[in-house]
Amino acid sequence: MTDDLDSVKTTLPEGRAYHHGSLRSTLLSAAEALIEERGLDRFSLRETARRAGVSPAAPAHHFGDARGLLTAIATEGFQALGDALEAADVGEDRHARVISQGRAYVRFALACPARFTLMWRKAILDVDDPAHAEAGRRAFQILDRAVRGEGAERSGPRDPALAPSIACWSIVHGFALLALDGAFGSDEDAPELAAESLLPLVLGHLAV
Amino acid sequence: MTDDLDSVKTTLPEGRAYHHGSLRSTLLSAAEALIEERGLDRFSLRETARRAGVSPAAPAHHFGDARGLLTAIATEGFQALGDALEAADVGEDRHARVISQGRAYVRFALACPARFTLMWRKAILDVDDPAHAEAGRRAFQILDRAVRGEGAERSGPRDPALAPSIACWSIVHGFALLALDGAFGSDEDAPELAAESLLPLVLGHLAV
DNA sequence: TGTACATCAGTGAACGCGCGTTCACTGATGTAC
DNA sequence: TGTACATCAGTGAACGCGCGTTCACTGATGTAC
Repeated sequence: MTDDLDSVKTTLPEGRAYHHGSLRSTLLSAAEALIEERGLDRFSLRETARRAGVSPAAPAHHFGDARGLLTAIATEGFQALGDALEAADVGEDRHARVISQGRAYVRFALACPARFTLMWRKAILDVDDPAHAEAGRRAFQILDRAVRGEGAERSGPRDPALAPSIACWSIVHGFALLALDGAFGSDEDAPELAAESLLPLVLGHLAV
Repeated sequence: MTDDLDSVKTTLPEGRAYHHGSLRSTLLSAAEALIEERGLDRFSLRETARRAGVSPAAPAHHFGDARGLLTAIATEGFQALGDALEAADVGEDRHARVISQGRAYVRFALACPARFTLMWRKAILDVDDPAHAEAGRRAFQILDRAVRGEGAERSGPRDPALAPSIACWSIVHGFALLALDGAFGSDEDAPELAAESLLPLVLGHLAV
């Protein structure tokens, strides 16, 4: 976390500390870098440990198993998404705020595609993890508040009153994934170009 | 394909034909069943061969490698999606036809979740396969024709004129994936319930 | 109609690989007294 | 302030696993003559 921890490390012959000091966050960073680089399907716990300069058994102390590490990344991802939506919650009226959040959503997805994809790959995550569930709930709520107003109550996951918020979430979610999947061109920067040129027009077809 | 082929098979001691006769389609079915059952992340070529009652080397004769088999499934998926959209292209006016296709899109995704997910998992597919690309193109075109009319020209993947069609595709694509990812409840039938109760309302927020 | 032969579609054993996790261990930390 | 000791956070070797693919092979097919 902080650099003060470094001063606590005991230096070994090879210049490495036995107790790492911030291995948890180092592993998270290494794993994120790994999946962005190789793709989610070629993630491996051993390679993550290798990149963190640590033995293959070390991650177990912090995350239990591979699923635990990936769930931690996804949770941080939802928290970051919530922060991004909150930061984008600006504009003169409700409509402007919603559009602004929608653009932030797509920008978030395109910035770290593998992390964004991971956040939705429930099969390899521990979906019962409470922190993970809460982070996802919060992110949706931020958009929902912009769409339906502060006072809106939420009764359940299929409450019909949520329809406008779900429409908004769906359209940006779908657009982001289509862009990442090469639907708007398969060049390196096609997703960004699509987000720039197409997304504003697409959001214009959203009636909220 | 047809049962006539069975009469051609030569029966071996164990009652099996040496030349299978329709191994290609048998492998495709076995693989689809496998991914629906186990999830895409636990697909394996060996297990597919095992289920088809054939040696692990046999699939190579039809698909080259694992990627080839998965690409074939995805291609068939896009063809089936195109057919489903075409069949749903009914209604009194343009708007009704678009809504009808949108519901068909979501229904298609929920019917075979793993296959639908595979269709978009470009990292494990051969995206340069021409049949695959063409099947995807055709499916989009069917929706695009309903949205923009028969005469609409398409110049490129980021043509601004495509915006209304992309808005429509995005919203149903996003909705389907959110439903499958448990955003509307994690019970077995939550996706279907959401598609029934929420999707019509959500589509009401689409201005096309 | 028969036959030689190239081609096709399978077999099954074997290869090497990287993986996640377990295990007994040890060095470092921090707390109770 | 010192010391004993429980706990924590690492090591690195080893485990067994299932995988995709390759290989030399063989049985079946179908075609040219």
